[in-house]
Amino acid sequence: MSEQSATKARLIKAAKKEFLDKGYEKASLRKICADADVTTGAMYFFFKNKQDLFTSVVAEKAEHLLKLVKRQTDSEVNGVGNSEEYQREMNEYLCSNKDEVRILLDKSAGTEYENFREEYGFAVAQGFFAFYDKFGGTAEYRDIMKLIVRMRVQGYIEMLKGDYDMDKMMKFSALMEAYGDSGFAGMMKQFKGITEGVE
Amino acid sequence: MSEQSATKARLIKAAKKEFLDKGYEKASLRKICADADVTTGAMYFFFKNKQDLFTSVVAEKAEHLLKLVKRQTDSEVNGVGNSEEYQREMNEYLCSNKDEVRILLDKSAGTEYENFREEYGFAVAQGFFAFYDKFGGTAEYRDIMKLIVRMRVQGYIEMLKGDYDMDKMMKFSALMEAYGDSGFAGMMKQFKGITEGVE
Amino acid sequence: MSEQSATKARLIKAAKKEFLDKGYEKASLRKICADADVTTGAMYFFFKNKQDLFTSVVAEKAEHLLKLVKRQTDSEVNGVGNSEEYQREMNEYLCSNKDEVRILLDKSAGTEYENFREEYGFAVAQGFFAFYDKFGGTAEYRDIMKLIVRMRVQGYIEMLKGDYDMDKMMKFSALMEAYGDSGFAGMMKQFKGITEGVE
Amino acid sequence: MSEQSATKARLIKAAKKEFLDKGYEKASLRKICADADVTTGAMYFFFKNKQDLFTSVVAEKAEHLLKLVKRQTDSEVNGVGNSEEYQREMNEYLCSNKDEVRILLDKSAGTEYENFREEYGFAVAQGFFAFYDKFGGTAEYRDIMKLIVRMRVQGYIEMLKGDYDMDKMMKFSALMEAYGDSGFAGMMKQFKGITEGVE
DNA sequence: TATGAATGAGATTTCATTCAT
DNA sequence: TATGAATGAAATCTCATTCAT
Repeated sequence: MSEQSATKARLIKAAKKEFLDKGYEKASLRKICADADVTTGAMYFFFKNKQDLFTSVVAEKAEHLLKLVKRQTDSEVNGVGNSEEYQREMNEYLCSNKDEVRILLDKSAGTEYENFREEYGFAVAQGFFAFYDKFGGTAEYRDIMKLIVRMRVQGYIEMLKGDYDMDKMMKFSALMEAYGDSGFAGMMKQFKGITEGVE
Repeated sequence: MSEQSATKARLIKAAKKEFLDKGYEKASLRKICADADVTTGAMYFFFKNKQDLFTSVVAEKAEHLLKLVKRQTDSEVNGVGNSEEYQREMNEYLCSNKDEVRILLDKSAGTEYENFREEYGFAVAQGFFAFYDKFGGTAEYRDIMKLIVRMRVQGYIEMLKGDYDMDKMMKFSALMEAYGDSGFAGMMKQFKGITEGVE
Repeated sequence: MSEQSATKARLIKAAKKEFLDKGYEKASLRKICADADVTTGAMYFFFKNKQDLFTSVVAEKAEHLLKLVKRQTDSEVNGVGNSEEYQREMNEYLCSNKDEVRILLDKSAGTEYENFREEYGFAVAQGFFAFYDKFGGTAEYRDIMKLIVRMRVQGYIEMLKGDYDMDKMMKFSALMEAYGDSGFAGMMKQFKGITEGVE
Repeated sequence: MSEQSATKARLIKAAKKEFLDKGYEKASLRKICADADVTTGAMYFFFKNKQDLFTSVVAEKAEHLLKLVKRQTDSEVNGVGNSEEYQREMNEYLCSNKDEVRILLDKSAGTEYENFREEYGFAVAQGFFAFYDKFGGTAEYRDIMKLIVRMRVQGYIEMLKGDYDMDKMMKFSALMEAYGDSGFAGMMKQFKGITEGVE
């Protein structure tokens, strides 16, 4: 989006690959620079340090992604806009930015984004929760919710790892939604049973 | 179980902590030795190398865990033994060996156990699959299955991260089972719809 | 020959000394760096690793040396060019590159040049063999030939160790040639006696 | 010869192999102990240190070898005893103690025996020199003598490396003697020419 | 903008040797 | 005699970062 020198672009491209391969902490700046055919000195002109380079790779996508999630959540909760259309847009975005999203969700340990996964999961879960917060009071409920949400985020990650095309991703995310919805319903039945002593 | 010198025990304890904190690759032998108050030379008396130390931390648990999973799977598939009792034993084992299991499932990249997660997931999925392999032929089915299984393994990991007591874990694993079963059923309904063009 | 930074030159000089003193495997990079007044980190800026440093010390000389030997051999075998002049040039080269040649012939165990001694000996022996291959068929002959050639290479090494000037080296190599030629002739007489049962 | 515990014998055997493989300096006491199935502590009961272990491997043979050489030299110089018979005995000894002799001549750098090669060469050369010391006064002569002697020692080393049987060794040493004698004579002719300005 | 050079700490691993028991 | 444990220094190599030009 922002104008970049060719050098900077090459660095970001090489960094993306390296972060995806090894994760932030194991990634080697040397290798990134070598791959980008740029001296380390030059790299430090464009980026303050390793963290800054990482941020440059993912920042825009992170922001945009959260925006999309929130819009969709809003839509589900308040019935504003076309929820299905939003889901499609989200999938499109995931699909065209697989690498960055995978980095954010699975390769960001040690960075300022290491909680992105949690944040994203929380946002995704909002719509979800809206219907069930009658149980929300108990700590137990919150714990099991976290668990479920994290599983679902893992589902997204696995989907991205799969490197599927748009069609497959739409299909899979629909299946995952079905899985999540039915699963949640089934679980809640049992949860009520457990917590209320009712069958 | 096996008798150990105090030093070796201290090393294993420190290693467990460090591997859990940073993962195998980022873990520092220096730090482990310092924490255990042992010189690096002494460490190399007890362990052949970093990998060997890692193995010493997790090997027994890994073996035992796979045995438990397989027994349970067998029980579910062939109706041998008391499946619920087995689940309880498994949970007990997970509960008393949280650290090692989390290391195995989430911190073993770069070691000979880096595929443990997959292996474990596969074993867990066996019982599961038994009922549904009529769809097994399509690549799509296999892909979505992998996805689901990995989500479930992530569920276990999250449960272990939670540091819950035995009671909670029993409750949560029951809920997760309910979630998984209902979810799977719901998803399959849609899957048939998608793949067979039937509603 | 190629332009080098002062640091790199200092490293190569220190390395040459250390390799000559201790041989490749026992040579200490620490000591080389200390002698060159360079941090190990800096050393790794210029050289990929210990082997690369070694190669940088000897590569050019190794290549040139083999070229000279082959030219001389050709000259002896095919009568092309002035063989004596070639010998003089060879000696001159040996004389001005004593250290590197000694390293190549006697201190390169563990490196990619560890067979240089054999290769060099083989090349030297070519001219030699041309006249005597009528005996070449027997395994015994080949064994004794190897032995003789290795002795001669050792002669070169000892000459280099002696740190003689050009004049001495020319004289010595002439003497060694006389020694080798007469010796070989004398030996062959006996060899025929032994192998053919003739006196 | 001296009585040894089985342990000590095992250590010496393992040490011999390791020294032969890697040379004194690169040899690993750990490996020797492991191969001998002996703890390092036990090893240090039998041997003061690495050097002492080395000495225990080679001392007797070194002494005996020098004795044999000196006897032979005496015989050649003073005509005492049967020189040929002595040569045979020497070869027999070399043949039955190949490993130790090779260690002494080629793998002893860094030990108290590192000059054995020189010493041995000098002893071998004595008989040799007796006939030619009319030239002995010049430094040049001494230098070329050293060179020749070292070549011959190298010849022995190569013969030992060859792992030949007694028969072959007798044959080869006879050939080497013929080579040396004829070679020396031929060289001396030229040497006189060079040094006396006579043709 | 960019280079090339350098730093210094840290990584894992191996070593000969010592020592209490 | 022998063991098991421990030491501490040294080995090669990698790292993110800095800086003068």
